[in-house]
Amino acid sequence: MGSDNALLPVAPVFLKSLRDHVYGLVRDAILSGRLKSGEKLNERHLAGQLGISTTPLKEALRVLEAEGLVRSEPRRGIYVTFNAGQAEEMMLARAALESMIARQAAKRAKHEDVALMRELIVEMRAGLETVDVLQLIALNERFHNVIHEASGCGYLRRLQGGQSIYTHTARLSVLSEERERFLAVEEHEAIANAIADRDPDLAERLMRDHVIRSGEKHLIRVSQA
Amino acid sequence: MGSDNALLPVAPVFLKSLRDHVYGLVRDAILSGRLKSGEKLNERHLAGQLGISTTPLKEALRVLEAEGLVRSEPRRGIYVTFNAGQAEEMMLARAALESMIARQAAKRAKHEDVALMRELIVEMRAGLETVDVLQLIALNERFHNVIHEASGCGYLRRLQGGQSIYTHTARLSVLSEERERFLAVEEHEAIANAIADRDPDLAERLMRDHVIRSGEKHLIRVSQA
DNA sequence: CGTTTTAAATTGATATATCAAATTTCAGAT
DNA sequence: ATCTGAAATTTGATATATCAATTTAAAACG
Repeated sequence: MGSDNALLPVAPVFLKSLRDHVYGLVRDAILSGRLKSGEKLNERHLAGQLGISTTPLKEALRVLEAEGLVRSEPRRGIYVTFNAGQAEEMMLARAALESMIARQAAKRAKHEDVALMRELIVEMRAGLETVDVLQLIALNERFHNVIHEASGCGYLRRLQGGQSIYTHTARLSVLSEERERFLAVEEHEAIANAIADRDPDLAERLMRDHVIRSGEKHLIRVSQA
Repeated sequence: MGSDNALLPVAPVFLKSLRDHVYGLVRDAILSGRLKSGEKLNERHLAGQLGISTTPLKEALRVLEAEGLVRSEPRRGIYVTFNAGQAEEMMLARAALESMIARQAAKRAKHEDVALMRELIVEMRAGLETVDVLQLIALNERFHNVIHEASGCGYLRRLQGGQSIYTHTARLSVLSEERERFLAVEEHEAIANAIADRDPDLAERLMRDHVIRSGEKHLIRVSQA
């Protein structure tokens, strides 16, 4: 017989439940503005429109309520709550959490983590010339992920992940600017150095400023659309 | 599966909706350790134990999952996810968010806000002598609330509120220490001054350090219990 | 007409029933 | 005994039904 770990279980990602799917649909509709702030969400109507029962929809709406994208008035209804102000606050939340993660990473990062970060920065710098924005997006994500892993903060990472409001197209749009690409790499390098130098205060501050600066740029793009 | 006496049936008199009530019960049971990390939560069993149907329970569990206190494996079950490490991360999340709120407050605070903060500090300082810990707790809360209001950050405030893991008894325990009361007032005053001086960087740093320092003290108490 | 009352319709909240994936049980084969 | 695999059981996921608060419509009254 083969070894026990020859085959790993199928990732549960492929078996997405109805409620998770619906959650994604509604969240997307809110963030993209197709469901506008203040709009009332009728459970029966929505469920019928989606071709499902109210049970998984209600669960999805609870999660959205916990995330602060809808507000539930008991026995009255559920209303969309999202506007430019909240988008900015979500960006600030991301900055706060991501910078706290960077702070922890600066305390706990191993040599391998630092090495990996530097590798990615070299790749980014090389990628500055090319116009393969998709690859830059992937590199950006990998860079942040290395810091997340190094921090060992699973909960903070999860919480931070919930503050993402930017679509793929928004990322594409922002990183297609030459200057933005340059700035991002510079900032990433400074953050990597701070972590390598075991300087939590600096890493935190640099990460906060990085997220806020690039976040504001994103918000401008989003509000224009 | 959860131990049979971890949760008692809901009282027949409920003010909020069943799901909100149940959410609070289960959350409390997890944070207080009556439901231990890794334990599986059987929906039918739990609902029966609480004397309710599975519908409101499922909604409550979704919210707890969104908050990261339980983890749901599709088609398999729901498991409690909470330990000392996560408690510390929640405290760090609170520090990150509360300090970001303080930063915004330092940018936006009105004269009245500053005046109110200073009033509260005077009251706190006077209260240092007395042993009315309950009043100090109330003053503490009011102080933080003034900053929240001044910041104008409703979303951040909400998110921050979800990171609270301390029970009333934990607060009581910590603030009954003379030295802790003194430190808290000193730190609050420094924060108020930073906000009054329109110094976002300082306000942010002082608030972060304040939350982390007093949080660590809380965590020690909690882990001892 | 405008205001108040009351009845009907709507709808969120909850309960129950059904479905299907996952686990467990256990007979039969090796 | 150990392994295999099919049947029974459990249980999360979903659908449907019921209940009760709220809103809307309509009727009654001034």
